Amino acid sequence: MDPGRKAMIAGRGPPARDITAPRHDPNSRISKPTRPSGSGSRTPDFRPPKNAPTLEDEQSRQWVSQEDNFVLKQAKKKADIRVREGRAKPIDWLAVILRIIDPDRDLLDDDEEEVQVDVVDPEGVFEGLSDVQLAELEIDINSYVALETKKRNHDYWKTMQIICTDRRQKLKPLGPEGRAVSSVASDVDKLLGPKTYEQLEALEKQIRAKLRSNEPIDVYQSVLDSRLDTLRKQQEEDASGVRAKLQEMLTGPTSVVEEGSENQVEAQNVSQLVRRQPNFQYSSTHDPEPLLKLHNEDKAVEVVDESVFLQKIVAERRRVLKLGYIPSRQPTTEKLSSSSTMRASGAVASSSAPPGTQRFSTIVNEDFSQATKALYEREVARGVNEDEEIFTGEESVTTTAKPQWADKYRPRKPRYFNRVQMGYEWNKYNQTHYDHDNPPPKVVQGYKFNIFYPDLIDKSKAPTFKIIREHGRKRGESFAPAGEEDTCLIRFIAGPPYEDIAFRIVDKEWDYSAKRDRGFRSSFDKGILQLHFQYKKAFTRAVCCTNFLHPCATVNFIGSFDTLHQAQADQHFMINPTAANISRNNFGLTTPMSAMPQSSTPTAWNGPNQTPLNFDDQTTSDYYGYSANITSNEQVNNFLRGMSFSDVPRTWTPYDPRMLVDNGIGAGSFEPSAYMIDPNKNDMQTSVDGPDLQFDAPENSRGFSRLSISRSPKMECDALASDTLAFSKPAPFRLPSTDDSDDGDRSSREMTAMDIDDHCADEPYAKLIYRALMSAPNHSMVLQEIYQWFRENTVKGSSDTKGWMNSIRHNLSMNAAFKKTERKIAGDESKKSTEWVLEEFAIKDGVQSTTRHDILRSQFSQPQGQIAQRQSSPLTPPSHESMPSSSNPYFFPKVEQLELPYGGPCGLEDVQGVYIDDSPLFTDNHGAQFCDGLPRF
DNA sequence: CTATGTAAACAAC
DNA sequence: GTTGTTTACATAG
Repeated sequence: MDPGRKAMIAGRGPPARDITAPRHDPNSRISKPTRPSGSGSRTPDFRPPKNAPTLEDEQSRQWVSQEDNFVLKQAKKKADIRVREGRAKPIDWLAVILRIIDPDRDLLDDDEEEVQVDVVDPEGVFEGLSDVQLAELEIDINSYVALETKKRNHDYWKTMQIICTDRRQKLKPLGPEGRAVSSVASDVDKLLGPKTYEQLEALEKQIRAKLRSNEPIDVYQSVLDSRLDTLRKQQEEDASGVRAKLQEMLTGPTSVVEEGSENQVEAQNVSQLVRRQPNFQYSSTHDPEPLLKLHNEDKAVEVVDESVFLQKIVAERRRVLKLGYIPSRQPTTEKLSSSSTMRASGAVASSSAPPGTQRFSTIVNEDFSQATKALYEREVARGVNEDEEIFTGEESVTTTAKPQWADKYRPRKPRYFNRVQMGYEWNKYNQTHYDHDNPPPKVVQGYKFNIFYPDLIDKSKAPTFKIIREHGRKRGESFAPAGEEDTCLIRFIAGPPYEDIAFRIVDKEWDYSAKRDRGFRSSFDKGILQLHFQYKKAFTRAVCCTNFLHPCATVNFIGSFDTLHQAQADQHFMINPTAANISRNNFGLTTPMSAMPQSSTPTAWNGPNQTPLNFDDQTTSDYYGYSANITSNEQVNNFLRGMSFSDVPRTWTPYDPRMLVDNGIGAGSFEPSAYMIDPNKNDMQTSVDGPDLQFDAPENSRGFSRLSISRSPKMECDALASDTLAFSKPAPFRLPSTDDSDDGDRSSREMTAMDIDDHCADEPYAKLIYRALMSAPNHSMVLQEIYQWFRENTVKGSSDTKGWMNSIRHNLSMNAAFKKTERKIAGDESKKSTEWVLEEFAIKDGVQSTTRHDILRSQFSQPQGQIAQRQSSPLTPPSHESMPSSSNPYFFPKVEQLELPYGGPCGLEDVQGVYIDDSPLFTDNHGAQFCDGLPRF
């Protein structure tokens, strides 16, 4: 309930401030430094309530009616959805029918596609309902009566009420008096009985007026009639189509059954109907497969006695005769919306059947499982594309016990038709070693699972699947040796009568983006579970080739570690086996690295202490020297901004762009990101022992301008080096921390086909905004551009609700990483645009969380007198006590930040791995690893 | 408790 | 109506 209404009920005005809630404190407000004080800041609202008491009642009424209206709208929408999904209850049909026949419904309101219903007579809905169902329906109708405000609709529901009561009366056995009560009469009694004479008189006037008017007495009759007419015609056409087809099949193209004869057949006279069937000679060709063997799918089908079956047919026929058209199989048992089934199977038929007979299957084959079967066949007929193969990697499922329902339904495996998509990966390595005539081995790029559950008992419950990783491996971790891929099991769980089914697939990060070409799909429709996904493409973001480097040097990578976080998936170093000493530690990676050798024999990367290979072992000269490739899925440009090399005499020289190649797909748009070393020059000025090393970047390499190398005096502190540094704990996948380590399935994350989107949507707003801004020129965007980026690149942004926009604004406001700047639009000085730009520190180091109320609390609860530790906040760039705004955790002066005293007693708490600035990024924990002094070249 | 998401009030435009 | 700021609260771990 909305707060307004709640308050109204409680006898108050609009929501008042909760006195138990934290109070406004103008002094404690968090604000960002860039904003002029005063503007935009709020003062507590001490104004008297806006509403004069006289207005209150009127407003209350409005709230109530608005809420009721909302409830009503929602109810109607839900009804629509249920009808469309084949889960409709009788009340839903009534609601949907009303929507269709309501001549002045709000067309603008119909944002959703109109439900295709072929039942247009609300009375038909009541057909065949039991007393219990009717009772339920009555309750539902009553709530509509209560909610509906429009007169006409209200009347409709009133009428339905009466019909419903009438039906129930009729179902009841005759009372002891043996007198059949005319329920309508009693309704009339009820209606008129309590009225006074005056009221009756008024009513009479109304009725007379109504009779005099030209308006049809039954407002719906005309609409109904026209729809019925269309429907009947259509069904007649269908029927004659079927008849023609049958004739052709059975006796050739001569007419046997006379026109119209069927119409005279009385419903009860089934035997007559049977007799009228044309005679024909049986031939085995008519029945090539006598169904002696039950189809797997049919084994659980209900067994019906012949007489019962005939009775059912008679009842059905009666109903058809009464209604004048063939009702769809709603509303009770067959849950599937037959119209959609019919359309779907019709489409199947149309591909092969001669024109005019398309409807054949639609009428004869209304059966759900038939339709699903047809879809299965269509899927099979569709075959595989050039880059696809049929995938049957079915694994035995380790089922603990027989399912509980095993005695009720015969357990069976679902049928499936799966494809695996294969393709070439034109990464640097493959580009070097293969060409299009002589391509590299194909790798798995994605899968298309189509699993068929035509006879699912509970059709309203979509099957689910889960990913099972074995041997305690977690998401993002890799146990596979170099050059091989990890696999996992994907297990589909549906419920009775289906057993689980599992397949072994490659375990890489999925690309959930609903972008046109990536084709992510997860749906359950018409009994078919479809799960189509591709893996994220690996982009080689940085290829650092350092020829002429001493073989034992340690290479430190400098980059945006936050970006690294986002670079999830299979981050690994593909390193030349000769590059033995790439310091893993300093990169803060926890993912196992693997080596990608140039030669055909993979060599595992054993970490920094691996013995370097001798250069003489090199057989090719392609990568003579050291190289390190870092692959990531993300197209983040300044993923890696540099490398540093310890313990070798060196000169930094601009990196040779020819050595840097890849963006993973062969296009050469790669930004230079490292320098190489010329060992022949020994420049002591840049000796590694110098405290901080900074240099100016060449103009053409914008990533370099922020490159810095230095030694950290503080990094020896274990606590800092391990946990407090954001980048020291990269999450290989941005996965929910739900831990799916475990051999079995218990803790594996389970997903329904529906909640996948959520699952992949868990990258925080702050990081997404960061990515958005990073992708923009000048790291700057206006709000609308950010929105657009979200729409194009995130699941959040594809949501219909506006909440995500709110959250974006919230994040922009709250996060010190984002700075609002006013920019004049060229040409029109009067117009300004507000742009959001990334702060320098954020560009380098990424962003952290948004809302940090704890900051304030901890700050103000500091014991007085004591020198308070500065607040640790990922958002808080280091601030200084002496700074004028040290009370403001978001405030930090840009100039001073370069001179922060890291040596101080509490100097490092502030950085929290975020504000790294030009201060020490790495320490060389592993010490020097010289072999014998000089490089062997 | 932390990190994050979400809703919403409110001001300013 | 949009944009920006802030508060409050929810939720998962």
